[in-house]
Amino acid sequence: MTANTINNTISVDCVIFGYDNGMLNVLLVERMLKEPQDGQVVFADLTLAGNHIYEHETLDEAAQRILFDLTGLKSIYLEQFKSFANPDRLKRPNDQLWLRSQGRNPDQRIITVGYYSLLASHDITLEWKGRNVKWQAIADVTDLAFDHMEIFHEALKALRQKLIHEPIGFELLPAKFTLTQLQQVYETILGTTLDKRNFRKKVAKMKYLVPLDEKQKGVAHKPAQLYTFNRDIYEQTKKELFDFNI
Amino acid sequence: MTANTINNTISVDCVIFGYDNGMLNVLLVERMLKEPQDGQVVFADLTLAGNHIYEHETLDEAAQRILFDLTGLKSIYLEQFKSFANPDRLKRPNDQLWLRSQGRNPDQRIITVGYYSLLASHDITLEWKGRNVKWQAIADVTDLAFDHMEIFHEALKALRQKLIHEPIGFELLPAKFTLTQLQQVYETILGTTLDKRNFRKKVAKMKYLVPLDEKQKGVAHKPAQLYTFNRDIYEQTKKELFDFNI
DNA sequence: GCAAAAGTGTTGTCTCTACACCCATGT
DNA sequence: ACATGGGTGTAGAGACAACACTTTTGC
Repeated sequence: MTANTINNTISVDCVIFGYDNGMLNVLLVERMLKEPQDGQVVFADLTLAGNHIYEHETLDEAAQRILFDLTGLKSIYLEQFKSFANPDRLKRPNDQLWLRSQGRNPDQRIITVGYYSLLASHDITLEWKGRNVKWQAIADVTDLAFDHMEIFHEALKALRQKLIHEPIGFELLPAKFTLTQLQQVYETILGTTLDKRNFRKKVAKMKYLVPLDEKQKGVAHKPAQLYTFNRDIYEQTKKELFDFNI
Repeated sequence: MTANTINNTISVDCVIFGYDNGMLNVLLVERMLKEPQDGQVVFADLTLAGNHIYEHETLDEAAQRILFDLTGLKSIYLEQFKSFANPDRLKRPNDQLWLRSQGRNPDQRIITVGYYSLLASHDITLEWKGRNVKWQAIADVTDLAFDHMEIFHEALKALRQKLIHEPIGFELLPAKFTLTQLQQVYETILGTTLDKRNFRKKVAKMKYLVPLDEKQKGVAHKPAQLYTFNRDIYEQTKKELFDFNI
């Protein structure tokens, strides 16, 4: 086991969420199997961004590496949410063909650790390990490879849960944003509509949301105040909750 | 790979919480290494209840199996909360000795999937795979083997988080319980004290907490009304929350 | 009758919801 | 001037925190 040995039983899959103009998207990677002789396409479909881990890596490091390869960004928001290891998770015919074509043992049981991640920016390389990469609206995510639909659904559930209890909406927005943009993030992810005045009263209590000396420019209406998220203030003022509300 | 093949890279560790009279306890398993010749004790310490999975098992099934082996109970409350795979998680000297003594490869990287579980009853076999098993108050849990301290701390964090947001306190109590017992569960786990009248007003809104035609008996004070938790009502009336409170 | 825990209401404060109009800018 | 989204306040309802005494049982 030397430094760059690949561990072939543990992988990490990243459900990378991006937000754009009222749409919540996920980053998907094309998987295309071609006949070795004539290059004819056997099938083409989509997967999450995932990879095996290296023997020297922690799980978090492996997830960060995958994100860095895709985005060129370090330190983006990342949460481990669940692991998946059903014995039949790689057993569908296309998945078996794919594994064989990659020189991998299709009978090897692989556990995958699911992470989700939030990206403020859509500036990503649209290629990864020679494969095409694209954003897809979450409503249009169907028929992913392997057990990636299940992983995706669990990630979305975990994201919604987290969004309700912790201020992570900012991660999906640029560094400077308006309160309306923030409200749209919440509305989009939670699938609700919120009252503008009540929403503003609520966020007014969040001291880590700081108004800048700057307004929107070039819009054909009253320019909005810009805000930013101050992580230091957040870390200092966050507290434990007690509600057991259900 | 036949039916009962063991997978030697994936394991499951269960942090089993039990509640008894104002104390939150965890079930720990003794690990004792003896010299093969003279039987002298090399070291003795404690671990969580964990085991490798079988190739045909899902992770949930493996966790249920471990719980069943320890308790004889099926369908007890169980949550997967996090996976652990640090490259050095089994590298401490005692852990290496132990793995070798068990005929296992101490360099094999093993990922473990953490589950926590809540037990109403303390009726458990106090033996498991020939090893002693005991309850230990959570305040006294120190120096567990492997990375089990980390797993334990993460489990406790996940349990507290869950307790605040979902009604799982009942799982730690017998089928029939008093409101004071329930309040004590919350106070113990969360490390707070709660006002009796306010607590009762709060739980009065929970329709799935149903009063029985039965009172405490044989107590040297006014006998308390007994309640039970009705899962059907809970499932029907639970709703999604929206607070994003922090 | 006494010890021990059960059970019960009110008040003030805070938070939530519902709701409609004027403002600043670009064209 | 008009279209567009930005920005603001109030009233009523419900939730929350703080607080003390009476009741029922076993001994």
